[in-house]
Amino acid sequence: MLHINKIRDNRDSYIEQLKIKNFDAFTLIDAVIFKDDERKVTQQKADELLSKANQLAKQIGELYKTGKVAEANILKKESSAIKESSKTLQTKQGELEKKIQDILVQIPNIPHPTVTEGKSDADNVTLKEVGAIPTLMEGAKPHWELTSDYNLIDFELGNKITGAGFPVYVNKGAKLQRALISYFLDKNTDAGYIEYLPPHLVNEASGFGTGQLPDKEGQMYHAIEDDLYLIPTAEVPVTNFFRDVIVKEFPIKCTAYTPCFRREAGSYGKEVRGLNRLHQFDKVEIVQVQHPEKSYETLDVMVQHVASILDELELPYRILKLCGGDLSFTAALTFDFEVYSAGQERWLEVSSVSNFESYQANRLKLRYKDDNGKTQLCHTLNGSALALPRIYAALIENNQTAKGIIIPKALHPYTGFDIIK
RNA sequence: GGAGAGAUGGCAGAGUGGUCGAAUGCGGUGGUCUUGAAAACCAUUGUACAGCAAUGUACCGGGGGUUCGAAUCCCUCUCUCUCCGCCA
Repeated sequence: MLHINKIRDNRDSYIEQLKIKNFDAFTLIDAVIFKDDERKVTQQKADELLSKANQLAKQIGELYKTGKVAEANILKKESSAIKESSKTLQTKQGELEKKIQDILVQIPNIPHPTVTEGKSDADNVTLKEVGAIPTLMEGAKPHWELTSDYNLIDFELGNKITGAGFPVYVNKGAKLQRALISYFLDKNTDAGYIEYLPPHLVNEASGFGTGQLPDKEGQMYHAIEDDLYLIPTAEVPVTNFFRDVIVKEFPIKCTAYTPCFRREAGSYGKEVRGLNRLHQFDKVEIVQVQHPEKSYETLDVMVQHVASILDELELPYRILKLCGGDLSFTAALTFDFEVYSAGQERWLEVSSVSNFESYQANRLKLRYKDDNGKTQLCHTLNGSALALPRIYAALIENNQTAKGIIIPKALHPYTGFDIIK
């Protein structure tokens, strides 16, 4: 959520910059400024009346103390009248505030100046490509066949007990999954991130804090009985740790492994086959809270960090800078990582590293005190380091050999085996 | 699930109708003292909105009500704690 004062100060440039996101903000921005003007006037009037009422109440108290009941009664009447009109104004003010809020949540974050125009993911800019595309042996298979051949993942069993998109990992397939989680967490904690293991269900306030609610309500599983939401990413619980917090020291660095639950309503077909898109998947997330002046520097460091993990896993990958059209509602700048999946001969997104600037912080009321002692909004950033299923898919596809699936060296200490036969 | 207690500033904790944005202690910040530090002493120390400012308004878990006036009384919701039950 953008801050109303910033919208006021930057009206024209915001409208211009949001065009990069293919978003026509003209109507909303003018509406919100108009409503805010109205709000200010209303508040001024209401405050004035309330001030008068407070004074009268004090006088009445004095009069009672000195036994001047008759005079007090006259003032009482006056006070009642004031109270009535102030109440009307306060109601109006409340309605205006709600309306302003309603509009504000509809305006996306302002893209960073370096974000280029574009309609869809086709227009993203490839910044760099690392590692050679592997040439596989004759008869190489996509992962959904490999997982079956080597008995690593039982999709059918998942179907039986839950439904499509809920795989069951088996034997070495399960061990590999666990190894990846541990490996990622260790890489992150080695880089100074504090490890957390948060709840996998959150309340409504948390869903709102990171922007899933009210806009993306349909994406989350909702446990209606208890009014709790299954998290679609660790970003939700972890970022909400800092809701209503005034931070003392930067940066705050967190990492967390969680399963992620996504309804993905309306997805089907080849694109979502096997591990490509799931309703439940595992992900290790990194989150940082940073001083506004340092957040872009931090974004680069986070990108480097994710790249270093992929280097170590010996997976060919590319880094994309998202164009305006593909940038998420809340992000100002995002870099995507895609690994090459040789069995499917396509690139798969495995990480998305973003700077949200103060967009989330404004909703969260996540602030710090500047040198003048004034409270200011922090910047928040997050990224996957990393999302498991597609890494898993690329790993087994790219490393399939006639002898079996070769496990990269970096994982040996975690798996305890170096090949799956 | 049953019974009871509670929710106050960064923390602890007082406050049952007016002079309470809120005692006191701890913590934080600034200063005095000191070669330096500690101790001691003094001062200061919540957030948001409106305003150039002075200042005003709102907030004592959330919402509503009574009253001229509510942290304080009433209703309601949420959460926490204790005991019992159940249980990994």
